[in-house]
Amino acid sequence: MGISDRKEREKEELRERILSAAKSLFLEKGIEKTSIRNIADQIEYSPGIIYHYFKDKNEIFHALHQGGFRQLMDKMSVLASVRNPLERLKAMGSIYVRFAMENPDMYDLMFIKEAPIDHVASSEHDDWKEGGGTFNYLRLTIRECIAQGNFQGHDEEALSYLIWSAVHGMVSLHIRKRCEVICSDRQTNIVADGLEEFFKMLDRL
Amino acid sequence: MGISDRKEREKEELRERILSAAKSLFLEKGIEKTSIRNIADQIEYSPGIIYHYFKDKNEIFHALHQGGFRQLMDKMSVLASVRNPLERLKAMGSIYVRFAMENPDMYDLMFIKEAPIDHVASSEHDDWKEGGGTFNYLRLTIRECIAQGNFQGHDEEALSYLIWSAVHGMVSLHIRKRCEVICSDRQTNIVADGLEEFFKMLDRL
DNA sequence: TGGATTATTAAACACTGTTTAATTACATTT
DNA sequence: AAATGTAATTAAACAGTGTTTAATAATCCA
Repeated sequence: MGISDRKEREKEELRERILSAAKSLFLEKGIEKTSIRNIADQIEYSPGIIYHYFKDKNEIFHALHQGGFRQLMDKMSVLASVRNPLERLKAMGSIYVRFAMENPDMYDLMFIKEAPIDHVASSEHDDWKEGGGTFNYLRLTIRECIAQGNFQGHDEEALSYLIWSAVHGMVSLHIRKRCEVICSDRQTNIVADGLEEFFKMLDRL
Repeated sequence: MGISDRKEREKEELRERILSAAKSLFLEKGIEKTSIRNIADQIEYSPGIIYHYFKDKNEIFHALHQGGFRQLMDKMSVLASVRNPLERLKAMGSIYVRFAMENPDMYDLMFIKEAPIDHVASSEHDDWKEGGGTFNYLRLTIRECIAQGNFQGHDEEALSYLIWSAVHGMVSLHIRKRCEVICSDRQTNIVADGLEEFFKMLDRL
């Protein structure tokens, strides 16, 4: 049936249009100030239509947040060329931080906001598989480091979490504007400086 | 004038009643789901009255968030008895993490949410002095550690930020439910385990 | 062309933060 | 004790929100 195929395509197309309208509005105004009516205006449909494509507002932002993980995973792909696991681990940190600084709103959505994760919790698949992929890559890299003799006496799982937490902490304090306590002439570069400091720590471990 | 004194007291009392109603509602329902009308209902006044005591909703939650910093600062006071700066630094981390785990909503308000900090930005005093006090204490402790020979080759300001970030990262990933990527049998204790791992790192630095 | 199905909308519901003008309460002065 | 002025308090409105419902428009199939 070619006709139902076309219908399927058209349906998918509108879904995509909703998503891209939501994304552009979200990036310029934030999640809270992007309303269903805003999105409907942008795509020139009535607000009600959106509920035929998404269960609720959270589901829209959960879909965007999935796209963010694809984006991040993509940036991580260059790491395959880095042989030394410790070097790869540091490169991973740099990529992670750069992604967060260049896409602060997307990072916020992926790792800070409660909205998309609430949707995960209330849906059938209770595992947060989007984040799981990148974390697993981190864990494997750290495993290689340990196998190579680094991080002696450390626990793989807890160390992975700690390392993730350190970079997440730095970028999230910055994104959520808690860095004003830092010495004013250091503020502009504090995230990069903090990361450097972290690399020094990892080297001496 | 005893009468205007009493009026002053009554005004202050109502302000306090608004604040405590806001706090209890906030702690059980979260900031977004606590409405001005909810607060007004609780204190048995009309919604409009609240605007004679607070400029807007953000100002209410900024006041609560200030209370949180007093609470945290208070818990930190036991640190005065710890002589060794490295031990004091670690004890500080423990207190910080415990505070966050025991008062997750208050921690969220203080270090994660954008609402109260938006109020700071839009008010006359653009410095975030509530957070500044505790951070300064961290900085001084680290300065002592460096003076004692610890953390050689590290920069005081950047290291302070990194250490804060590490603990903030761990608790905020937990509070915002991003820990589901962690091996399921490790999840319940992951924050404590991560902190232990961090202490090991600091010891070997 | 008629009937069934689907897509789309308008309208309503129950909320939200905030502002306005009107009202009540009360201390002070006549 | 009555009138006045001031401060506290409220009711009502405004413009917005997410979401659901029933009605309408468009489309496909027999």
